[in-house]
Amino acid sequence: MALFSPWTKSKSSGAVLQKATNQGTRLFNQRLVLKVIYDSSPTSRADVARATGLTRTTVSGAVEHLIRSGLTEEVGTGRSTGGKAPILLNVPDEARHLIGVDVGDSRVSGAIVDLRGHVRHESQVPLDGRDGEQALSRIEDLLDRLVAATDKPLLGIGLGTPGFIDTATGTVRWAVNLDWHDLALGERLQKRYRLPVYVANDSQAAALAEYAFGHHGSSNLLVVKVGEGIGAGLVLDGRLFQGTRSGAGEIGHTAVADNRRICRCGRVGCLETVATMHAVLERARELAPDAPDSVLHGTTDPEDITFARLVSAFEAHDRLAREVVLDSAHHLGRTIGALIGSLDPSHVILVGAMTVFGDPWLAAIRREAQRSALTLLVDATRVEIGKLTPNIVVLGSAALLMTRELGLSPAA
Amino acid sequence: MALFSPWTKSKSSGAVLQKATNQGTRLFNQRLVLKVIYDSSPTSRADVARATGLTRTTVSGAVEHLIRSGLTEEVGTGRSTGGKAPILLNVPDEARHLIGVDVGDSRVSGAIVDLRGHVRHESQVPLDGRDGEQALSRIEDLLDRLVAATDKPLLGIGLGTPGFIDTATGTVRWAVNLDWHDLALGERLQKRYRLPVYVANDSQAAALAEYAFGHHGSSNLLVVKVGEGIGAGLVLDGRLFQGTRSGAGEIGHTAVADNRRICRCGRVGCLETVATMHAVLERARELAPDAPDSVLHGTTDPEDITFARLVSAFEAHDRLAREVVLDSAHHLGRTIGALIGSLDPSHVILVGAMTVFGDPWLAAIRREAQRSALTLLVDATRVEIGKLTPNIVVLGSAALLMTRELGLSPAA
DNA sequence: CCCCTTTGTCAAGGCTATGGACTAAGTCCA
DNA sequence: TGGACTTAGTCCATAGCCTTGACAAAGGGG
Repeated sequence: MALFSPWTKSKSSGAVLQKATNQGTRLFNQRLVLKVIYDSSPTSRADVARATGLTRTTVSGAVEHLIRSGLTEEVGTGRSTGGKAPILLNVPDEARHLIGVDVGDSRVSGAIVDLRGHVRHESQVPLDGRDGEQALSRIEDLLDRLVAATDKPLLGIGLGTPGFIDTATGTVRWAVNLDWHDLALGERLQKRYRLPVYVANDSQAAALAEYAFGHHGSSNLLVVKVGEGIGAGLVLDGRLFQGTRSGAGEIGHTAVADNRRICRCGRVGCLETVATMHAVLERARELAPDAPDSVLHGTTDPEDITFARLVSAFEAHDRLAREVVLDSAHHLGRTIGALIGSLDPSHVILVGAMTVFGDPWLAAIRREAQRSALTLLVDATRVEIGKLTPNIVVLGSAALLMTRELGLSPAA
Repeated sequence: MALFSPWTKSKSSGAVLQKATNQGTRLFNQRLVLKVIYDSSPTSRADVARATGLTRTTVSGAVEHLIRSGLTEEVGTGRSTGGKAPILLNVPDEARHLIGVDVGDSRVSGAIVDLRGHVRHESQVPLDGRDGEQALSRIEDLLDRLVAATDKPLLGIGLGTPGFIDTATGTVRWAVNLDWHDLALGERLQKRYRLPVYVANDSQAAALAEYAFGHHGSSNLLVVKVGEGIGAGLVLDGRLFQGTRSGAGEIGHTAVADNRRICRCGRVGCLETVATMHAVLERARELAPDAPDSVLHGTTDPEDITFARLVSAFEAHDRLAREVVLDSAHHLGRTIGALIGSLDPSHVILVGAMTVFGDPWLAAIRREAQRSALTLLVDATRVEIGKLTPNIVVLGSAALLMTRELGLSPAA
């Protein structure tokens, strides 16, 4: 009894191109009315009519349908401005439940989320290094639990996973860590749960989360996820951009450094060889023996220098830790500067584990970005650390689902 | 008697959001039918119905309207496949005339173009270093001549000009060379000629030209214009992307080099300091005195080394010329690699004066791009020199007009 | 020559938005 | 307190668009 159709239905029509119909008009206006109510609730039918240009009659019809489907409710009356007091309308937070899933490196996190991005229920399952069919099976276990834990109408499922993902077809083209190739993940889960399913790259999901729930008021933003790897999600003109082969935002392997480090992609000089958690840790381990003034100095086994220790040292203003981390930020800043010059976004949001290095790290990124692109553009672009952690991918997957299924993009 | 509305009309409605109406449905389907006929002409009403999913009845209605407006004509009958022979339909090349204008550094070029991108009439006017109101006046002179030279229904005017251009409002935000700031160029010309007017950045116009007339069969392509300056135009998912402040594609000022050259933007190390015509020429002049084996050696006045001489030397395999040009290509290749990694386009098309250096230059760009981003992506991306020169900006401006006004994007 | 297929048109019907009239329910002012 | 006025929401007739099914036109094939 979904209000709007998932991507599979579009295949049923033999025609390649999309035509317009009267029903399409109705659907469009219904989504429009829902969006206006959602964005400016509480509001009245008359206000919605003014905002959309539709007649009060048409709005009333759409609202009637929305109320029947539970997506809208009447919540008392508002103040009169000289005439009959308006009946206020609202989209109940829990009119639908959304399931969002974050397929991470070591575990799968999932949550039940409401239409405003509030997490209602959380659950996780470790991956224990499993991949292929076994990893998929664990994801299904998690989904089973989440579906069972829902007590509201379920809108569908959204997943964020590393790799090259074709969101239009729900296909995982290539996910190294999970050993998935051309896996029709969306179709498979849709058949199992009989719900709309959307799949996106994890960085892209993060971008959608910031777009939907970050309250940036922008329709052009880049989210750069820096942790074990580096990837970006691009929301351009209010739409997720994935590129021709789902590879948009794969900035981790941009050549930036003149070092000779071999990247997991097989080439040298990649951004990932200098700016990931692993990279800074390696660098610290390399330099520690020659840095007697550092708290990281004097360990016999390099493995003793953990990421947590590096963070502590950094926060204690340890010279070596600062140097290593800020040098990585330098390279990241140059790449981000190039991105700003190419795409002129209004926001660049940094997320991922490396954001623990906080303001000094951010400042170094900003400084170098400033040196790397037109001042006019860089100065006008807000480079910030995201505030949605650690659920950002879960929220983004849910946002993808909500946007595609209901046409809602909360903070656009 | 335009079939579809230009951007100004959208202001007349008080509502902010766009509603759907029955008339909107009709308009949409009419554009759809026109597009199908345009793309696969000659074709029949029945074929259009099959391609769109509309009924034959609806298609007939739309075609009737299109024939009345001259945008479609019946051109005989096709072969029967066992029943009545279909009446073939076509969009006449000259159903409308388009005016495209390229506001260059030293002159303004304009042309009358038909719906297939054939240039029917050309005209130019020198700028003689004029800017501001005087430059605008020259453009109007050119337009007056072009409008007078048209003998077919005129669809409108498209302009490509350097600078930051907001195409949505037809405003020139900032054009250094012409000394234009926040100039409502579109509005002004629209009032003067009472025709739809669209304005875009020149690199963006070039991108639209390649998209529309380049027959690449792609909806994600980047056009990089390398001449006096360096700029890119981005067509992403079939739409021109301009960024938040119309600054998307301003890659000329990406930091790439460790040199100390001061760029016109005030910073150092910009791509434009190493890869433009001016930059390679300067570099050749610098190195010539120390290169006795070069044909460029031994000139007393550096000014004697012209761009034309550099090109000759390059083509004659002069070592110095090769080194200078291919070194510039190296930096360009790295930037293009980064773009490919960020945006995963299917094509990167190089245009502008620097393309005279041809295949060796292109090969150097490709080689470095390959080293600068994921092999998977770079190998799948076609990096080529455009074939639409020298009219590419004129054609792109016309393509912008045609796309926005008729919904046609010829080679999508 | 007859049957079948395909094309294009026609008329009836269904769906959606619109516009004016109408009711309900407030404010404002005398 | 009451009447004029304003605003919200609904009702109903109408217009516009697409669809459905029927039908004529026109061609192929045995």
